[in-house]
Amino acid sequence: MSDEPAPDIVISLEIDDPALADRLATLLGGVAGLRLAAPGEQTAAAIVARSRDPAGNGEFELTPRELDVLALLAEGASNKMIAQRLGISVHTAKFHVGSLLDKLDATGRTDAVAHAARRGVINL
Amino acid sequence: MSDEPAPDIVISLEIDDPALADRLATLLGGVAGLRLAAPGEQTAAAIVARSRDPAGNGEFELTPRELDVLALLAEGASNKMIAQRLGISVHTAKFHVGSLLDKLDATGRTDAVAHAARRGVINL
DNA sequence: GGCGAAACTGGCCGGATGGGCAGGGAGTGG
DNA sequence: CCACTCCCTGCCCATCCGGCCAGTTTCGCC
Repeated sequence: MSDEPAPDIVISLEIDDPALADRLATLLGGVAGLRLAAPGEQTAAAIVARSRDPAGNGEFELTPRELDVLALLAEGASNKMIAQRLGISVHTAKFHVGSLLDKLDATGRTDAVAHAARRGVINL
Repeated sequence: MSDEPAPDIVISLEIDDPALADRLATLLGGVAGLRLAAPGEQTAAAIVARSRDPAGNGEFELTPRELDVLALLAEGASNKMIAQRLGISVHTAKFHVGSLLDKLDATGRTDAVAHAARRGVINL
């Protein structure tokens, strides 16, 4: 591994918002092992805007707690794990999961994370 | 506003290639003013793969039948539904699901679809 | 022909899941 | 004060899930 040339990872910045793009360019410019791409250059990855669409997920009206549970659900956590991570009882975890299934119109926890991911409520 | 604490820019890492994702996570983890997103967290931007390796998902070597099961899994189908849709017995459906959990290194069906989606094996 | 991989089927069992019922406490706003 | 929502907890129960054991057939490859 010592012979690893460790070439810089080339990343292109594809952000519309000038302010955000500028901040990111400044931050990433000082990172060793990383380099911003010249125009037209082949890149390994790109940074794209993940702007919150105002009408995107606002319609779901998930409660803060439900968002917590949903995030853990997306990690494959069981009700028991959710309860431990959130410091609540398994009963309450099941309660929130049930509400999630209802609001997301899902048939099960797997369907719930699929729906949520599809609609951008969570990022896998 | 001048006393703005300059909140960290939250970025989600959405890279299929585990090696590249790991390198980026390491590099970006040490950048002040920047923070990688927790699962499900709202993010300002995302880092996505640019030039995808054509053999990107070839490493998983899922059998054709397993891909069938995986697709149904992503739709929240139960073992019984999978069996009906594929014209096989519930036992066989469970058999394929078990193989999927093993190959995808998942703890459950929900985790399996999350992993598969993250790595681009399936599109939600 | 032998051999491995893939696909398929069966039974069994502990634990997880989902849905139903009931309630209480905290906070907000009329 | 009362109504409302959110969050939390308890119990019961039918079903589902995941993992274990066992077996079969078909196919391609050496």
